Amino acid sequence: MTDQYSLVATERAARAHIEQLDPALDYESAQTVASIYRAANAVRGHATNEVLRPHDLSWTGFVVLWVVWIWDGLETRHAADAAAISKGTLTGVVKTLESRGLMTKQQRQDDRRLVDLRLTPEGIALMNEIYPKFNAIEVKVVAGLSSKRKQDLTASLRTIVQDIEQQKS
Amino acid sequence: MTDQYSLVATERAARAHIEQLDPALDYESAQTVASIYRAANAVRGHATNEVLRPHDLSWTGFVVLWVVWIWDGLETRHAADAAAISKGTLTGVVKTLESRGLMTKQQRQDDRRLVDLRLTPEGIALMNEIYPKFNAIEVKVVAGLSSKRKQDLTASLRTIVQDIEQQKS
DNA sequence: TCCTGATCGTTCGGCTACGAACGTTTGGGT
DNA sequence: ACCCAAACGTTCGTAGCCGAACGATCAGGA
Repeated sequence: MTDQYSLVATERAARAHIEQLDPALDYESAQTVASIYRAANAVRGHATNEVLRPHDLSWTGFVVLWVVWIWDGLETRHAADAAAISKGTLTGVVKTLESRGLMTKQQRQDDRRLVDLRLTPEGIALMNEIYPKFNAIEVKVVAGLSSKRKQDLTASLRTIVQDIEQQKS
Repeated sequence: MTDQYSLVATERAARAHIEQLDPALDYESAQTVASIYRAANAVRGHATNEVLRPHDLSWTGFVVLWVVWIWDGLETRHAADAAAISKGTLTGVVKTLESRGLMTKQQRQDDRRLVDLRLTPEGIALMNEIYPKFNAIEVKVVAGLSSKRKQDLTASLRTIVQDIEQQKS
């Protein structure tokens, strides 16, 4: 990021360009949305490089691993929801994790459409090792914000997510 | 999102699970990071479905289009920076957009390593049509926040991005 | 007991997405 | 004038990523 075409300069150019098109457009909201996406990208890339890649894990692979770690015996569809990816994507990711011996799939007896996901002992050991490192990155990434600002940030983002999911229905 | 394995429930389960592993882990920061990523995903998906897909555009395709729209005659590497994607990804996306007649590549005379990107008249017309719709989605998505909260949110996220980019060097 | 609709996980096609390696081009130092 | 390091955009391999379509399975009503 050369900082020439980064946040500040882009925002200035965008504001001028957009207001010329139609002054009624809401640039403040555009800025907010753009910063959400950019922050998510930055965090993802940073965590991937610093923690995940050395363990040969992708971001999504880690998230799926994490979700199953939290909810042991999770059904596939819930795992997809919790990881915020589609069912089709999950199938592929789980296959990758399974082939590495980190996760197992088991068909349920009472309803044979369902498949439960569980971590293997190796998977659990990996998470016990990696998660503290991952959390350390998370801490470092938001270290510039006070506790109150962190809470406000989280609350605002949660509001956005809930509003979107409501509009969906 | 069934809301069973969604934000609230997941956070409760995660907190219990993590504090058991090591009480020193910072759950507040984890929550913040998770909400950033989740919000970005939600916004992306929503905008894609509501505005972009009807025009057969992907999110990244739109972002690249937008960046070139703002900075007319942009060099490839700056476009990648501004769109927050890698150079390799940009090559493919530009190729797609070019094949649809929305964008042109032109090698620079003074430095033949560089390639300038420009929108075609069709590309400009498309952006003039789409961007107001896209902005309307952006507005709706953050409508639940007051202007001050929007500004705080943007500022906090910008702090995070800048901190990460600083740590990189 | 069928049959019909709903739901599950998988598969498929097409498009991102990244880092590494590559060939081309350029400018600086000698 | 010549090399050499640096920078550019492209290519490549691997993996994510989505929506749509699919077969398998289940539950409920006629």
